[in-house]
Amino acid sequence: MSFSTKGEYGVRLMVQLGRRFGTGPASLSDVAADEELPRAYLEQLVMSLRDAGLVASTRGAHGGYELTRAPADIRMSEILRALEGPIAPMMCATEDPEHALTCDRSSRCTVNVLWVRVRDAISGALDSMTLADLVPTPLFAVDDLQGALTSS
Amino acid sequence: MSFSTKGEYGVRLMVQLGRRFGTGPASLSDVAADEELPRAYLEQLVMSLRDAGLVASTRGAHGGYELTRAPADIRMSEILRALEGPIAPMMCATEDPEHALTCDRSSRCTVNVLWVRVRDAISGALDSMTLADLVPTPLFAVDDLQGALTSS
DNA sequence: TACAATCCCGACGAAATCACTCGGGATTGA
DNA sequence: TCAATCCCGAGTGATTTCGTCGGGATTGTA
Repeated sequence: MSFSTKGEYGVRLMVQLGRRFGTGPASLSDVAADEELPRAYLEQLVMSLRDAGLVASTRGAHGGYELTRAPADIRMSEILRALEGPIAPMMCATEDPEHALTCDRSSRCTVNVLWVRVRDAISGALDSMTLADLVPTPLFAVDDLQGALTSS
Repeated sequence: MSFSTKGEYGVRLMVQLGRRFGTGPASLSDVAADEELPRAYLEQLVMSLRDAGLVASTRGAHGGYELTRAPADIRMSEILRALEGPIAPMMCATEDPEHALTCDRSSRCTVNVLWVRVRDAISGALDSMTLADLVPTPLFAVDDLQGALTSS
């Protein structure tokens, strides 16, 4: 019962893009170096994130990837669904209505409710957090501090 | 992000034992037949359940397995932990303090909190259900109905 | 125009894991 | 004695994971 490295690496990639949000595209090489992850593998993962519309790419020299939305507007559930597919602790309890594989035992199956509850618990937890919750606040973000003080 | 068949089959096995609770040991062959699962594979799973103290075995002819506690006293979290090991959506967020692998990045790792939240969501969902919630109530359980009526 | 940096993409492969099977031993009731 | 059962370790084919590799397309810069 665990997420794969796709989920882990992909989230870390997104956190890096979150830190760089607003500063133009960041190259995969930079991100990979910062996170000490294999660049070639990140390439695969970032495709899914791009296809899901979470990041935008710029080709050519000085190109790279950047978030399409502010970190606070990106739920962790979106990220993990893009990376790992629909949340489903069991095939018979997938979020994806299309692939809702109705097992032949469904009529007398009493176990389904368990997996559905687990699924909802997971997606609830992921829905309740945004990328901003994971992006470390820079130590000397005076503007941010000011904003936080005046708003509180 | 999914449980393996160990979890699925093991839970179904436990539900079967739940139905038979109080009627003496049930053989694995019977359970396997009822659930249409490979008996030899169930043998492996039931070992974990036995080692966790959730079922007791009786050897020899007319032997088999039975629950050591009433279904209502067995949390689904116990069952799944016995079958699948400690709940940990990521190695760095395992319940098991022993294997709490402190990754070398832990100091600057901001992602850990996400996995911990997911883990707690899962174990909360599993804690909130007991085996009794999954054992189908027999159609003509007059005694149970009576009990339900008088208690409400 | 060359060139380097970057994204894009498909194919390949080693290693791990999964989902079992197999064979046989030990224990017990009839 | 015999059949039914639990006990247990070893083996195995298929699948998935976790990458690597090679090369193409696109773009800024000298």
